[in-house]
Amino acid sequence: MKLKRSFYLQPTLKVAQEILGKFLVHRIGKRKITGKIIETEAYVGPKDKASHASRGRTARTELMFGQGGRAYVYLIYGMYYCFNVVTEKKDYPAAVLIRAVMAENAHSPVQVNGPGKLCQYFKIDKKLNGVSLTGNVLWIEERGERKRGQGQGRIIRSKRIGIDYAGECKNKLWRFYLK
DNA sequence: CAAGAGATCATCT
DNA sequence: GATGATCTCTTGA
Repeated sequence: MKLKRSFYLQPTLKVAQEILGKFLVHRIGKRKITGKIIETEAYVGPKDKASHASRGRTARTELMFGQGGRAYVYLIYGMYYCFNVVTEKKDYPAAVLIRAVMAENAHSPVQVNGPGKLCQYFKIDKKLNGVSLTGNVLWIEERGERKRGQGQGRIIRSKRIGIDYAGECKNKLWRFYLK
């Protein structure tokens, strides 16, 4: 069950929480790489100093200003890629950073910690920047494993990470993860 | 176990 | 020319 575009047009903080427990899928030819999303961070609005979009609209951040439902991939510290999901409507800069997943290719699940490792595992690179998540290469899907009550109670809120330069904004509880 | 430095480049000033 | 939405390894207590 691939998520539809309308899912990504919801408020970013809601998307960041609801996306937990869903599965990220990257198709490469016949092979599929999948993993359960267990940690996210929200980057919302032009006033969020932690967001790339806070310094205005540029060639790089243009994607964040677009309509939700696309991938925003960029290189950080010269070595690692970060994978974001663009959310909300056109002209409002917002995105959800995927920080960690449970990989299920191995027999026993392996935790993939952090955006850098995540992108290595999923073979995500610059070429996927701007790819639509409603296409057939990279998408997020839901599986029938939500029984009842759905894991809302297992979601932990926390401060965001690695953004000390963002001043006041760094104290916002915009990071979400599953226990 | 906690803390710190290095690797390395696209993007912005 | 400076710097960051990171990770891993090394150092020191």
